[in-house]
Amino acid sequence: MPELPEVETVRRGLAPVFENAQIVNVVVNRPDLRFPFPDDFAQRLKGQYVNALSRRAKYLLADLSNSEALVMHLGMSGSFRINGAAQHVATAVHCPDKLPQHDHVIFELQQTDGTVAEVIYNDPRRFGFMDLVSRRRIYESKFFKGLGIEPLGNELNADYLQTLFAGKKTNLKAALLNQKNIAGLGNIYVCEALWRTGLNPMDPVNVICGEDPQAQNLRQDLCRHIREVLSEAIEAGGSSLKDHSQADGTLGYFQHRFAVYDREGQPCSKPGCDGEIMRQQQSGRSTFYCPICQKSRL
DNA sequence: ACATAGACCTGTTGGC
DNA sequence: TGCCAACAGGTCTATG
Repeated sequence: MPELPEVETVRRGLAPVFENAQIVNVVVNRPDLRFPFPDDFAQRLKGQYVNALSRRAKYLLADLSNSEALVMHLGMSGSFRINGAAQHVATAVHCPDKLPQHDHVIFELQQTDGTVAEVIYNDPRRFGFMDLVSRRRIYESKFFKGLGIEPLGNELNADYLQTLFAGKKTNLKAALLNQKNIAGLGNIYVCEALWRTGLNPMDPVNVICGEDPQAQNLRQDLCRHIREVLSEAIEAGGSSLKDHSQADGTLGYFQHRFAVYDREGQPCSKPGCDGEIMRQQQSGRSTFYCPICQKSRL
C-alpha cells in the first residue's frame, strides 16, 4: 500500500490514537521484520507518551516523551489496524480458532480518557521495519540521511529539477523513483505524474533540462502534476490495491482514478488521444504509459 | 557514476 | 481442481 499518499493516509488514521496516548504495552511476535527489532524494543517503548505522529517521505515517526522517535516503514505490504473492543469480538466470532496471520506488533495505547486502544501492525511480506532513533539526530540517521526533498513542499520546483537533472542521462522513471532525488514517490504515482505531463518514462532526464521555454514549461508541469496527483490521492484516502484498507478499515479509492497504472491494453483517457496503455519493464519494475501522448522527445 | 539483476518474503492471479 | 509462473505499492546490495 505504501507510497506517500498511502503513508500519509495511515498517519492521519493513526494520529488520533497515537498522539497524547501512553504506550502501556507492546507485543512483538517475532524477532525481525526486514531488519531485527532494536535491542529492548518493547521495553524502551513501554511507559512512553507519544507527542506527535508525523511523516517524512514514506516513513512514519512517533515522537516519544524520552526524546527517542519510533521510526516505522511499511515496505510493500505493511498495514495498521485499530482494534476497538467491538472489533475484537467480531474477529473472534469470525475465526474462533485462528490468530490473524502476520500480526507482528501490537501497541496498547492508553488514551487521555483512560481507555486502551490496540494498534496492530500486519505485514505479510515483512519488507517493513521499525527502529528507535534519537529524535534530535534523526535526520542524520541512516534512514533519513541522503533522503531527497518532500514533493509536496516548496522545494520541488522547476529550478530544483534543473539543478538536479542537468547533464544526467538517467531515465525519467528511475530518476523520479530514486528517493535521493524526491522522497515519497513510488511506482504508481511516478507513472501517473509522467502521463499527466506527457513525458516518456524511458526518456533521459535531460529532455526537460535547459533554459528554452519548452523545457522550463515541462519542468514546471512535472512539478505541478506530481503535487496534484499526490494531493488528489491523499484526498481520496490513498490507493487500495488488493483488499488493502486504512487504519479504520475503510478503503482508499484513488485506484479508480488511475490513468495508466495497471491499465495495460486499455484506451488512453487523455482527450483526443487514441493510444492504448502499454506496460514495459524498467529495471525490473512495470512502467505503464501511453506511447502516443507520451512519445519520446529524442 | 549509472544501469541492471538479484535479494529479501508471502500472497494472489491467470493460464494450462 | 491442481500446479506453476508471473507479478505485487519498496529498498538494499552486488556486479558490470
